Amino acid sequence: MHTQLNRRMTKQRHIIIEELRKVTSHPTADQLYEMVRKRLPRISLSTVYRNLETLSAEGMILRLDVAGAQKRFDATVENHYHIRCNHCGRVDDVHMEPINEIEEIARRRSKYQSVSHSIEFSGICPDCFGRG
Amino acid sequence: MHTQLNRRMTKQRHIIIEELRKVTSHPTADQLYEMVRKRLPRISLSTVYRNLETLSAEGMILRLDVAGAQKRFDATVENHYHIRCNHCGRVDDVHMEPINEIEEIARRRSKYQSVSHSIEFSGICPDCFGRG
DNA sequence: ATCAGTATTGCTAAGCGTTTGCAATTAGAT
DNA sequence: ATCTAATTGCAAACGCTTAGCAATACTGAT
Ligand SMILES: [Mn+2]
Ligand SMILES: [Mn+2]
Ligand SMILES: [Zn+2]
Ligand SMILES: [Zn+2]
Repeated sequence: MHTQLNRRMTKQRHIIIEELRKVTSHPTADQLYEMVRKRLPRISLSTVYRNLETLSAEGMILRLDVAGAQKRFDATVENHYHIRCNHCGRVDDVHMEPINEIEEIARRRSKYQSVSHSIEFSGICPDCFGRG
Repeated sequence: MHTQLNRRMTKQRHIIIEELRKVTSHPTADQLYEMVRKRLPRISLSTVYRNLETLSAEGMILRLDVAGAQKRFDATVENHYHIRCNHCGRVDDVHMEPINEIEEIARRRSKYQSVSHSIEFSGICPDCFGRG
């Protein structure tokens, strides 16, 4: 049996999803707020936060918990890695197969159960090492 | 030529390092504050934060920027991975060799330079799946 | 041992990203 | 068209961390 969710498709929610799907830039909540605001000037930042939260909880979108930085959001829900620029902070996809073997190693070494992993790459993006 | 640092060894700084070295629990700033407070009741939380910041900047200790959670600190500065319990939040070491090969893969796929990586494992710790 | 100069402290207030409480609104089922 | 619970906008609160500042106390030089 499946828990009833009773979700409604408000215009706010609809446009938030739509705007997120337009970009590959992994925007933060407030960046997305500015994008959405162009089409819905009266939307509140809380509404953006709330929807990003519920949508990611449902698996409709992906929430990236970047270490020591703002959360970012991603319309691509397939499991993939990211790389962050140490200079300008932008986040890009890294197209490589997830290395799930390490989870088994970690499970044995740590005695933890249900081990999962996340990798965060960082470096200098092409734009930043061009301009110094 | 080496930049002059002019660091002083205050009793606060000394005891912060000492208390951090006593544990393997990767305490947060406020947890360490409570530990230090037993020996220096008049120390302020700011002082703990400031020292953890400067000590980690110097490489004396390690700052763990946990995704979506409080920063944690580690007296073991050698590069190693960590695993976090999804249930109680505790952080343990994972003793395995760093897999630096993935950085080269990420570099090629992403076009970023000076690529580094961090892995964060998560799961259920032995204490939690016992009582879970 | 004393001194001077500045790194560091404790206190407090501010910062930042995010969450929450609540009355008003509205989607969507009947 | 009516009803009701989900959702909204606004504002205020939140949790963690940083910053401003006058008072203190290391430390290298005298
Ligand atoms: Mn992505
Ligand atoms: Mn460790
Ligand atoms: Zn960049
Ligand atoms: Zn646990």
